[in-house]
Amino acid sequence: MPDKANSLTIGGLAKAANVHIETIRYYQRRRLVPEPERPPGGIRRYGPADIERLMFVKTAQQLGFSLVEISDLLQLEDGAHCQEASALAEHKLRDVREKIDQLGRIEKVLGEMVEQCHAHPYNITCPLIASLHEGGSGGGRST
Amino acid sequence: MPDKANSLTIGGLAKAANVHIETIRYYQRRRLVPEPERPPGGIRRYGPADIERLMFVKTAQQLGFSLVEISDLLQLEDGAHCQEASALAEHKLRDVREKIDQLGRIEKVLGEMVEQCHAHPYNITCPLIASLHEGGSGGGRST
DNA sequence: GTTACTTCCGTAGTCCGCTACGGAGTCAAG
DNA sequence: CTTGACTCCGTAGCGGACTACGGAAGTAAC
Ligand SMILES: [Zn+2]
Ligand SMILES: [Zn+2]
Ligand SMILES: [Zn+2]
Ligand SMILES: [Zn+2]
Repeated sequence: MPDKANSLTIGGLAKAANVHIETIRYYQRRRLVPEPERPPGGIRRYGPADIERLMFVKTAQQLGFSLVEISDLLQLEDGAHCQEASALAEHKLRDVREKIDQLGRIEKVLGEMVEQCHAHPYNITCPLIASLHEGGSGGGRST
Repeated sequence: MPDKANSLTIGGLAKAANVHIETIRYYQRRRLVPEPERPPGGIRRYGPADIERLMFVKTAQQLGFSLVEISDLLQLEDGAHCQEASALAEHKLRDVREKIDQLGRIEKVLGEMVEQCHAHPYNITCPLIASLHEGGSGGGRST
């Protein structure tokens, strides 16, 4: 137990893990990271394990996990709950793929609209606005 | 002026445009849709133009525009402000493409993690959890 | 020992797009 | 005329992830 290594104040921890102090407190309140004992009338100290934990949270977050899902993941932290962890990750993977599909469709429509707008002759009504009026998320009127 | 065509109550409008009544009121408050005069001590009536306007909002929203951006678009509604409209749409297109890229990276990492998890032998620590601890959004430990 | 920075702690506010609630007024059918 | 559905209006809440504020107490540097 490297206890003497726990030398960081919350400010130092924040810098080390590259998060705001308030974010750490917020995570503590949500029990995503542990809140160390406070020596009577003193201040809390943090160490490498705390940095690592914060980075775990941040990494998972960048992968699209919500804080609730991350606290689920943290329950499985011992590495023994392979099934549950991979189920979570696979579910997330499906979600991400769905989002990509949806955004791809949006990209297509938006791209077509912009293209039409650049192509149309002056003086007539802009087809970009017109497609919005037509609705149905359809930029082109095929079918 | 098809004034007699303005025969819908807000409930009818909601059904016709497939939105909730409260959503219409919310849009009225935000000035995204007009709020017709109320005959003294009576009820407001709506017509086709109102349906169309609501659908404009919904279509734009499906394309990823925020309500603020939509009210910008509505300022340009006459179709004469082609430049501004296409600038908005192009900006949105860039945003969408960025999101797609980001999600693509996430998909890759998440996919690798799941794959490793399925491949690892029993009894050892799950590499999925391990990669989260490593951070850096890197699933594989190539360098 | 004085000064200035931090920490601690709770509460409250932010943004976004609704959604819910409650009470009074209005309208249409029977 | 009564009944029941609908409208009007304001205000408040939600969910998610913070961010801000403010005052007291602790701590480090000089
Ligand atoms: Zn899901
Ligand atoms: Zn145009
Ligand atoms: Zn942007
Ligand atoms: Zn595993």
